[in-house]
Amino acid sequence: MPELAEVEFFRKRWDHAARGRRVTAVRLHPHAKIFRGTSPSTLRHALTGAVLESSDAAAKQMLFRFSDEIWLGVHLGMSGELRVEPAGCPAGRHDHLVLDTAKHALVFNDPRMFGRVLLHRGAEPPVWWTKIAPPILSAAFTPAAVREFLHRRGRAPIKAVLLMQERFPGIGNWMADEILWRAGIHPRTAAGSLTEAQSKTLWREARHVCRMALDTIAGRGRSLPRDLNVNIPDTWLFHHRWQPGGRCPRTGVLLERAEIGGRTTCWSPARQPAPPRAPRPRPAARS
DNA sequence: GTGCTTGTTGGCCA
DNA sequence: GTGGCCAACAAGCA
Repeated sequence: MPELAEVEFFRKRWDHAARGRRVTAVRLHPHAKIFRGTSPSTLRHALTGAVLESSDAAAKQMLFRFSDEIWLGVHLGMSGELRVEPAGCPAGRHDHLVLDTAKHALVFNDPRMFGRVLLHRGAEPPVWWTKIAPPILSAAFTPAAVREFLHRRGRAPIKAVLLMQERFPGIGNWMADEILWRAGIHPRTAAGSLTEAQSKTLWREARHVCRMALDTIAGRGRSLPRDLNVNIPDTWLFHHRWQPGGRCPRTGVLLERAEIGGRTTCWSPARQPAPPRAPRPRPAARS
């Protein structure tokens, strides 16, 4: 589930509950694979007694900064989520990491275990964090940068290109479909075949969807919606894309679905005309 | 039982 | 070396 805005939502959840508070105990699932390279004992030793000082989200990653130059990176993978429970709440089956504070338990839950937790020590944030591409809502995300990237990834379907984190950090499957739907671009269109105007539209809609999603899903400023997706309007593709028989909220036309770029993709044929078929390769000239 | 799933990575091939 | 595609990772749900 977690894309840009959901990640920010989860970050705020932990941050609001525990910023300035000390971790009194660390509970780890004995068989969790989300810790990857970090040994559970190292994690427990580092975090016990540490105070959460600040946190940040970028793309689909989160970084929680603790006292004593300890950093906890979190990626939620496909099915991860962060919860806040009352202190001492027993861990559930897929609760892989629980950080107890005096008031709350911060829980990392992930049934499919594609998520990961990374520990870092140092005065500076880890390299993997600083290497994340500049945010889509930053000044560095320019129409020219998008244009250049589409050209470089010219033969790939635009849907697959939007999922590439090196240029579109934080965009996942539903946001990519939402952007293309708003831009009126068919997801199978070869990235390199987009016109200058389409490329500019894509840039604009990518920023628009990011801003809208962040405001709606994660809340503005310090505010935090009571749950994910409760505020998403019915006018977005989001609510219609998964149902068989779902209809385009703008045209009422039946939505189509297919696997494009290896992912289930939904589009509105009325708004997103299919690209012309690629020309057949010419037969070799006879000698 | 089958067929799906909102992410990432590494290997293979052109 | 670069780019594109695909399987694998794992568990739950319909």
